[in-house]
Amino acid sequence: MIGLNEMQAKAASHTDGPLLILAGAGSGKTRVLTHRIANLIQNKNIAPYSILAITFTNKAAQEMRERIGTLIGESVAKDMWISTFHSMCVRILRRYAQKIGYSKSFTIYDTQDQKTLIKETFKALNINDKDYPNIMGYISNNKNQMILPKQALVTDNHKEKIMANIYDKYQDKLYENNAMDFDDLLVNVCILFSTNPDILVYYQHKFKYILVDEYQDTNGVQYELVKQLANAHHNLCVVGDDDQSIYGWRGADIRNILDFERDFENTVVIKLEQNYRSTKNILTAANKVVAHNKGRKPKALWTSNDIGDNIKVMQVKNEYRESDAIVDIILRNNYEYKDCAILYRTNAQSRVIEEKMIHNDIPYRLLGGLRFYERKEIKDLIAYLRAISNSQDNVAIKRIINVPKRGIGQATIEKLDNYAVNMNLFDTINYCRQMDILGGAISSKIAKFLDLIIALRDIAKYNDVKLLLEKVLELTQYISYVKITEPDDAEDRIENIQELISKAANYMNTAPEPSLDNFLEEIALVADIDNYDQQSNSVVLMTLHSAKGLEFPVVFMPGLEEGLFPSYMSTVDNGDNDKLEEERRLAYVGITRAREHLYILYANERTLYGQVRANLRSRFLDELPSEVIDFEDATHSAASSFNKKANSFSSNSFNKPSNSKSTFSANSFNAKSSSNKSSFSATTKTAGFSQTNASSFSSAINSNNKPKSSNPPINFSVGDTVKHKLFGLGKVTEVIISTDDLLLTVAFESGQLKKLSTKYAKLQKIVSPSA
DNA sequence: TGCGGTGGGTTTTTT
DNA sequence: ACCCACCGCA
Repeated sequence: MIGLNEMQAKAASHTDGPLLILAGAGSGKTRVLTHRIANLIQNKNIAPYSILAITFTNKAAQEMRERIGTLIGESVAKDMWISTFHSMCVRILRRYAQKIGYSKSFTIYDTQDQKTLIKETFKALNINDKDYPNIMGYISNNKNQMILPKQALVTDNHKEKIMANIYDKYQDKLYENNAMDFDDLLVNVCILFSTNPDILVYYQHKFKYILVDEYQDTNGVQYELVKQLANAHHNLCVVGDDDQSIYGWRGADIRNILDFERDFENTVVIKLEQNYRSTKNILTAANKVVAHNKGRKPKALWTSNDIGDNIKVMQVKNEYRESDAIVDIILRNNYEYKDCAILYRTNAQSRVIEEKMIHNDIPYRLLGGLRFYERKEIKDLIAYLRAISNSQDNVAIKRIINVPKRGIGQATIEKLDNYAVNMNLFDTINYCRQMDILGGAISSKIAKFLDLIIALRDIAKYNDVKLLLEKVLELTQYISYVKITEPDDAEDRIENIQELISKAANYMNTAPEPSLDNFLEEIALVADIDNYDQQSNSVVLMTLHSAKGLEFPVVFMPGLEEGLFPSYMSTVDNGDNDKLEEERRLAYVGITRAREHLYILYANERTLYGQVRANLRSRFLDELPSEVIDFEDATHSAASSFNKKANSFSSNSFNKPSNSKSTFSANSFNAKSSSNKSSFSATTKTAGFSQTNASSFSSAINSNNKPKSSNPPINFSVGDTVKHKLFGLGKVTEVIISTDDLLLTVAFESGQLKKLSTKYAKLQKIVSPSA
């Protein structure tokens, strides 16, 4: 096969029987998978609809479909099932939900909804929730291992028995609400298959060839599903890398890949060990680190790429200097923003980095943290849609029954709840109104709410999702509610609402069969990473977990400190080293994301959980081979001065850091975009101002690197017309000269007034009045 | 019912 | 340091 190496070609041309592809990082597995599918369709005459490919994210699914599309034609590729486990299960369940007692408009509950429902469960059982802090994990673990409530109840352990009771009751409540949590989607398909063997047989015969990507991250239910589906044809191809198994905490079972050969007879094993991604130095470092793990299949990843630069390890004073250093490196080396990724262990680390990005006018995108669909205003509106779509969704109804305020308080809701023994809340409300059970005043308020929902349901019958949303806003006066209750955040929240509407519009234009249920489903199953647009020219910030499957020319890994990375959680229990080894794999994943340049940083002290702590450097650093490392002690570099100055601009309404309490506007994700084409992709944000003191430039580093090309000194004067690639055209209204920089105030045509440093902001002079 | 203040608990990763 | 639940008051 063209463009494939021997092993890749072997894997791609394999057809029948179980196949295990052990694909090292950057070994071109997606290429292999796509070629394999193309081969099945073109040369083996396999119908596209009999192929099932399971990926880890929707984004990966989409990409695979596109790549296969370019190989064999889009119209052919579209008939294949390429999706995540969760999407696949929803697709099956929408068709057969009735068989397991659900209606096909069932709702998918996210983590927040789960929490709400579990809280209710505690209340119903009269148990103090504080005594069972880890109940969510308990329930999820059970589901991941296919342990149903009735089975969990069989235990002598008192505490476990109570937890099983909560699990049981919680499950009942989900059922009453016609709702499923994430794990249920998988479990319920298993239940469907075991109670309806004919349906299983149907899918077994439908899917003649099954492929599973990222197999090392599958959990017990997923294993079970795959095994059952593949049981008729045994044409199961799994791809994975035990060294990249990083979801053990979520129930992923590394044994699934380690024991594959044992579980599936006559397995052919193919190893892809040539890395096409990284330089020799980067690969050497990655190999050395992961070699410290005991529980792994031996392998030797190699590359014929150049040796490349050494890996730079930098010691800095604290997290602020760390961010300075990153910014400095990006600017000095003139790296393209889109080539750079900053990968960290915890989301909390993003904030300081974001601040520096903003201060230095570097466009960035942030993945993770508070997701778009988890924001209050978005959840509220979605709750309306859910209440319209699924009348049994009590969690949704309770969320909005008094939002905006309708004078229906906690007391009333409890009263209703008490009536609702065998009835859902909606029917109870209806009943109470008819029977005039509640007091007159309350009764009329409840009646109004009921009429609202009924009216909206009627609208939903004849209109699309976008219009429905607009009607919800109109009839609830939600916008003015936001303005009144949260004047400070109203602007951001309204922007988010508009974004939601444009997403709905986009959905209506692109979905093959648009419907309210389907829209809600898409919303429930999107991950941040799914919206990550690699084309936009901005630095990307994300966790190491989110970075799985991606690659970047330049990678920064800040926070390589004991307690942070590896997380202290992984070092506490000494029973086994499983958790620590998973952290090490995470380090391996991080290192292998880099193509050409890798920068690893650690700070002497860092504010963590509210306290300044001095952490030791991460043990993983000591596992790096010294011959490929350039170490730099930047501990004593001068503090930069722009922190304080920058703060004086912080009332600027544009771009506050994401974790700030007052706003989420800079949680760069989706907040600003409103065009329908790009509305499903992340939005680039830039800073509202730049640093005011150029001397901070060299603050964090005593680097030997000379900037490849610094911006040529252009003279700007008041009255000049300038162009900025993000803000557009503007007029210079003020010029401040510092030692080696010009600081301009520019009034842009968009109305924005910005302070920009000519050194960093790429400003183009268009017209000079004196010329 | 709605508010503001306080005190206690939590702080890894996410489909 | 931040979040959230709870309490007391208007």
